[in-house]
Amino acid sequence: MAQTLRLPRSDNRLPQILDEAARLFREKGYAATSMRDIAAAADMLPGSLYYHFAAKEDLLVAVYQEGVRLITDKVRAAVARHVEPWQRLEAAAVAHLEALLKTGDYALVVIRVLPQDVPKAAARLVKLRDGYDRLFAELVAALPLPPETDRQTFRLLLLGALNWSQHWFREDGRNTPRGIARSFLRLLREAQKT
Amino acid sequence: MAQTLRLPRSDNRLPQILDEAARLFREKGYAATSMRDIAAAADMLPGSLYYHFAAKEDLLVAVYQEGVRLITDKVRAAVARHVEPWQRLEAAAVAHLEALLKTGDYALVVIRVLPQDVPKAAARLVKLRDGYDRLFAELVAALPLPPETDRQTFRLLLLGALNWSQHWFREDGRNTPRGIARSFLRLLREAQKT
DNA sequence: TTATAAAGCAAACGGTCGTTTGTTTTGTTT
DNA sequence: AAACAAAACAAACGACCGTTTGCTTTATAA
Repeated sequence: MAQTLRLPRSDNRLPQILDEAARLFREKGYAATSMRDIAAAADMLPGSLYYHFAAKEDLLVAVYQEGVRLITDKVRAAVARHVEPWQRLEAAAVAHLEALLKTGDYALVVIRVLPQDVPKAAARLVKLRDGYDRLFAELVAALPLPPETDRQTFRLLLLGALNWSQHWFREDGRNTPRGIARSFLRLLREAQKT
Repeated sequence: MAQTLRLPRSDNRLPQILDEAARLFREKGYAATSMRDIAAAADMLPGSLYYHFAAKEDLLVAVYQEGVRLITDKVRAAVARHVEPWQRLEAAAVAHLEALLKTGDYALVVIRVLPQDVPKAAARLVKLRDGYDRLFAELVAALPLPPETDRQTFRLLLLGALNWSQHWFREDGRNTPRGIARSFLRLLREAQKT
C-alpha cells in the first residue's frame, strides 16, 4: 500500500509552542498575550506559528483541550480507586484541585480564560468543558443525601469554591491542594449524612 | 475669602464614561476593551477621555473603586439589620450575591477583572479588595462554630462559591441571587450547629 | 543520493492600540 | 458682557496587533 502521509519531524516544536502559550495565557490572559509574545517565548518568528495554527483562537483551543484532558484523566483515575460515593467525590475534589494548582499552566487556562473572552472560539470551549461538568454531576448524583438537599446547588457550591481557590492559594508546608479539598468536603459532608 | 476653585460643569459626562467603561470591562474584560471602545460608547472622541483619566488603568481603578463601594454599602446595610451571627452572615451573603448579579456592571468588574491582569494598577486593586475581605472575616469570626472548624477555610469556601456563581447564574423565576445564597448557607450551616 | 514535504525564516500588510498636543467650544462667575 | 477655566474636539504620533506571502532550510522516505 502506498505511503502518502508523512510522520511529523522529530524536532517538531509544537509541544514547545503549546507550553509557552499555556504559560502566557495563564499569566496574562488571552487578550493580553500576543502571538509575538508566544513566538518569542518559543524562540521562533511570529509568522511561524501559523504553520501549526491557523489563528490565535485555535492555539487557545488546543491549550484548552489539553487542559481539560489533563484534569479529566486525573479525576477519572482518582475516582476509580474508590467505590463509596463520598470517598469517590473526595478523591475527585482532591484530584481536581491538584490538577489546577499543581499540574501547571494548561489546567489553569481552562478556568482562567472565559469562553466569552474569545467569541470566535466560545462554542468550542464550552463544549470541551461540558463533558467534564457531567463527570462531577454523576459523582454528586451517587451521594446518599437527604431528600431535601438540592444536588445541583451542592455541586455548584463545591466546584465554585474549588475553582475560586486559584485566586488565593499559595503553596506552603501546611497548605496543600489536597488539604484544602478535604477541608471543603468535610465542611459540606457533616450536614448531609443520612 | 477668595474663591479659587471652580465647580464641575453640570453637563460633565464623567458618570457616563464610568458607566460605559464598567459595562465594557465586564463584557469583554480589561485588555480586550479599548479606549476607543469606551469613547465611542460614551459618544466622545478617544482623546477626550484623557481629560478625566491620565491612563487606561486609572479608569479601571475608578470603576473598581465604585464597585467595591457598592458591594460594601449593600452588605453593611444588610448586616446591620440583624444581631444573630448566622443571620448576619446570611444577610451578607444575600447582599453580596445580589450586588454581584443584580446591581449591574461595577460590582461584577471587581470579581471579573483580576489585579494581575493590570500590573500597573494591581497594588491599588488589591488594596481596595482587602478592606472588603475583612468585613466577611469578621462575620465568620462571630459564628458559634465547633472548635474543630477552620474559620478561614469556611470563609474561603463560602466566598469562592458565591463569586464563582457569576459564571453559571441565569436569572429566572425560581433562580434568584437570594435563593442561591440562602441555599449555600443552608448547606454549610447544618454541619456547624453547636 | 535524491525527491519531497515538514517546518521555519524574512519581511511586510493593513489595522488598531494607548496616548499626546494644540485648538476650540461652552458653562459659569463676576 | 467680559474673563476664565472646564470640557471636549481634531488630528496625529509611534508602537504593536494578527496575519499573509514567498522563500529557505532540513529531516526523512524512497
